[in-house]
Amino acid sequence: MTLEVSSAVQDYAKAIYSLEQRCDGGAVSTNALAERLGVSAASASSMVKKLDGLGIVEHVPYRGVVLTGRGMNVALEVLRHHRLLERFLAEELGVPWDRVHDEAEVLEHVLSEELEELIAAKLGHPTIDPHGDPIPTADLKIVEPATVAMDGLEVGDSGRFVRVSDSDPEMLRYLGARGIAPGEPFEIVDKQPFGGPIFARFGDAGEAHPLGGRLAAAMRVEVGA
Amino acid sequence: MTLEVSSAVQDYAKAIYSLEQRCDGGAVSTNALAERLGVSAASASSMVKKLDGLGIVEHVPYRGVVLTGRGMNVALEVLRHHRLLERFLAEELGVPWDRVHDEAEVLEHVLSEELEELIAAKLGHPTIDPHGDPIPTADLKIVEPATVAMDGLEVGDSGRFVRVSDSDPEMLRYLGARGIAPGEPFEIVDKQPFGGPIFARFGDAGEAHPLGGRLAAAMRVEVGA
DNA sequence: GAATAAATTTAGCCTAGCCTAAAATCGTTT
DNA sequence: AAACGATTTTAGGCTAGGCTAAATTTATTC
Ligand SMILES: [Mn+2]
Ligand SMILES: [Mn+2]
Ligand SMILES: [Mn+2]
Ligand SMILES: [Mn+2]
Repeated sequence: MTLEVSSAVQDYAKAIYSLEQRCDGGAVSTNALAERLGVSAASASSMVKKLDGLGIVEHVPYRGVVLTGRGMNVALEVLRHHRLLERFLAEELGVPWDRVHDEAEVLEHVLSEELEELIAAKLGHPTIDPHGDPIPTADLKIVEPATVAMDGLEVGDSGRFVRVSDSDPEMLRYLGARGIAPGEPFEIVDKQPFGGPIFARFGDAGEAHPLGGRLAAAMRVEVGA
Repeated sequence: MTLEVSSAVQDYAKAIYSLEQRCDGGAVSTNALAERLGVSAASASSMVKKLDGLGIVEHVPYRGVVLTGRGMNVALEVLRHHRLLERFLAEELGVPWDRVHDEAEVLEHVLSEELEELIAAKLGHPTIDPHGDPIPTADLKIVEPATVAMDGLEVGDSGRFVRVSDSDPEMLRYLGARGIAPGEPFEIVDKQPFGGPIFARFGDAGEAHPLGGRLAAAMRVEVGA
């Protein structure tokens, strides 16, 4: 749709997009980018200079980068590939949801526009991936829903579990083994102090599941209702 | 299953395998390899030296290369990926048979063993791809059926059209538009002299199709019956 | 307003694969 | 046997994307 950029550039654009979402407000630091991508800060720095030259980012030396419109399109195109592929692998091929991410991470760079469209059509143009992440539309619009982390909730709060990071397979297996998946309504029934676990009851199931600190922090929810 | 080799090395192994099939008997020349892969002879030459170092080929300078056992495994592994993917794309996603090759050419290098197995299972462990090319088994055995080119046949000969090169989309579209696909029985009803077209009747259809020189040469058939 | 710690950039190096141009080798033909 | 043309290899370079180590800039703290 938009571009002719290498896999590396695509991954940088995607990482910058993701980091811009998190710490909203400002530019993405070279260090954060390097850590995210598992490369040295020096490598990220030199790549950032190239991305600026390509018109993917605006770079202010020592101050970080911001995606340009073009860069945003690159990121959203790859994100669409990634999330459609995750959904396709899970739904059509039965790949477990803790493994779809790594497969999609490489396939995303190699998916033609034609295949993208065929896959989207076959799946009925889905709007979220297996982890609850929104899939950008074919014309690269995306709605990032406002959510809060589950670990901030209190006893009595309820809502819907909508989304969880796709990059920690162990967490996903843990949740999967207990039948907890995005979309489930829940209610907080107990909470231990000092960063202890939070206890949530999902769906109409009887038992409450203890969710430890890191896990509850990774789970994003819609509150209310 | 076998290896950790780059996409480039995989494509070289595949090309050498294919060229060994053709001009049977001996080593594959640097020139043939270069032409096949669309690189300069110098590039092929230096890559050949590296392949020898990797144990993929046996290289006798100025004499050409032969695949080793390891090299054969690399080639067959990639060929299995390629052909399973072509079949998958055609069957599950409806990609037209003249376009599956180019898609598979990149996807083949990025398909995990897990995905390979899931795709094979979903398709019912097929033995041929959409062009009639045999798919190596999971343990990398392949049976290359003995076939002859259709342009060598004479009026009255009959048999089964089994295979056609997947790399010329235009030919494939031509055949596809006429409903001619591998598997069809046929009979030769006419043949023009001096490299002129050969006329074949396929299936139970009434009309005979004229098949020009290059096309008839690309179509491989089993004769008899 | 320095001194120091942290973040960032620069400098210099490496590997994979490609390229062109020049040299070397091979096979054939006189 | 020598010469010629074709094939193959070598020499030297280039780009992408990494790396480490050293400089530089920014932020913080006395
Ligand atoms: Mn990726
Ligand atoms: Mn996901
Ligand atoms: Mn390939
Ligand atoms: Mn094929």
